[in-house]
Amino acid sequence: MNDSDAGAARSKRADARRNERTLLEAAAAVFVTSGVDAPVRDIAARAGVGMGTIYRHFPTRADLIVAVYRHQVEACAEAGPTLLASSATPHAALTRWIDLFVDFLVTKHGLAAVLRSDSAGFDTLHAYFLDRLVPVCAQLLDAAAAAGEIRADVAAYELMRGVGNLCIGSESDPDYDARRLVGLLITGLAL
Amino acid sequence: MNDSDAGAARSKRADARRNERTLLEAAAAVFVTSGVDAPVRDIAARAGVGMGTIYRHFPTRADLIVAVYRHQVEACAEAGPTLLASSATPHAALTRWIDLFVDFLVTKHGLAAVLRSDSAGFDTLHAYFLDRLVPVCAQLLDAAAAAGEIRADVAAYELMRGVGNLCIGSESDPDYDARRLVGLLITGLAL
DNA sequence: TAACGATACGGAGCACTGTTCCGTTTTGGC
DNA sequence: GCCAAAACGGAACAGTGCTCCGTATCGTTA
Repeated sequence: MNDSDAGAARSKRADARRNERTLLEAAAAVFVTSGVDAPVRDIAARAGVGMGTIYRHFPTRADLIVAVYRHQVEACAEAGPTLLASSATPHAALTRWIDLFVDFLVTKHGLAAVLRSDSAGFDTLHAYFLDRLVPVCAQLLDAAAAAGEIRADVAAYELMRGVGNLCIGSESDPDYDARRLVGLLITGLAL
Repeated sequence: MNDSDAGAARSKRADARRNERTLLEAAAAVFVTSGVDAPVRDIAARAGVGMGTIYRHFPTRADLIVAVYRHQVEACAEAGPTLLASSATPHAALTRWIDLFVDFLVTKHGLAAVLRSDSAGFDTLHAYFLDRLVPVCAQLLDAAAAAGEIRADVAAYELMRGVGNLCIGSESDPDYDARRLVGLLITGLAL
């Protein structure tokens, strides 16, 4: 789908493929220590490449973030149907799935903060996360609504945005527990 | 409390007082059109003053934001006890007060986004809003808890942060309604 | 294997923003 | 009117995103 996808790059030159891997690893490392807002120069330096190279492979920061976390987002998306099948009730599945999502967000320094749609230049990130996860969330939501466990008037998109927003800053403030508030939100969903 | 408080400036020179007023008005105008993240230069230009002047009066952007919105924050804080006295139940008062707070946030382009504690340099803003509003929220929360209407294990600070976070980006996305989600959160608070 | 076009690289440089610093101007008391 | 203190203005510096183009590398073809 995106030519920065490392796997599909048979047509690229060997050095290009190598650099892409290096860049991905460097970015992942820098994101852990400095958050996803780390200066592009830092990532380039860590990978031992120039500025041009990083921008050629990942035109926007969002592309880089997407590439780094793609695996985890996929795993989260795939967990949806699995949970639905293995949980006692759709509501339980929804709760667990949201937990998964929240865990993912709060362990990625600053990631939740760039998920919001308004921050300029992050359309790609917003689009990818939401395109991938909203349908999964909708499936869980529909199942729970069909089972009469929750109200049916909240859209998956809105819920995901809300959960994402609640996760902002929760990694840097010991007095703010995003998990608890998200739990409250889900409780509020119940009929 | 803060020497950038326009009212208390009998000791300042006349031009300084005049510039402070001008700056406040310019900032308020620019905040409306460009949000609270507007370039400092824009505000200075709008006010017809130099960069030095704006920084002398308001050492950080947070000081300026606080000064601009102080009146509204005070009004919101004072509405707490009033609502508690005039509402049928503490829970109703809490709901209405939160509505007030949400209205305030979503109509100020980008304000909610800088309320989070992590964004560097906004400690003053974070501190002011929270110092002023958390006690009010706590009073409402305590009253509702004492009346047995809500659970008692959620701190006012946490709730305010959560509500603030939920308001992020709601002014720029027609598919995201912060009010509805905040409503859900408050619903989740009920026993 | 040598040459050559396509591909990719590196990093200087530009644009934009926050912030500081200091020479100049204005103010207000004498 | 004079002068010291107060305040002003904006140039200059620093950090960051992003572009551009001369150079280096790759891989294919003869």
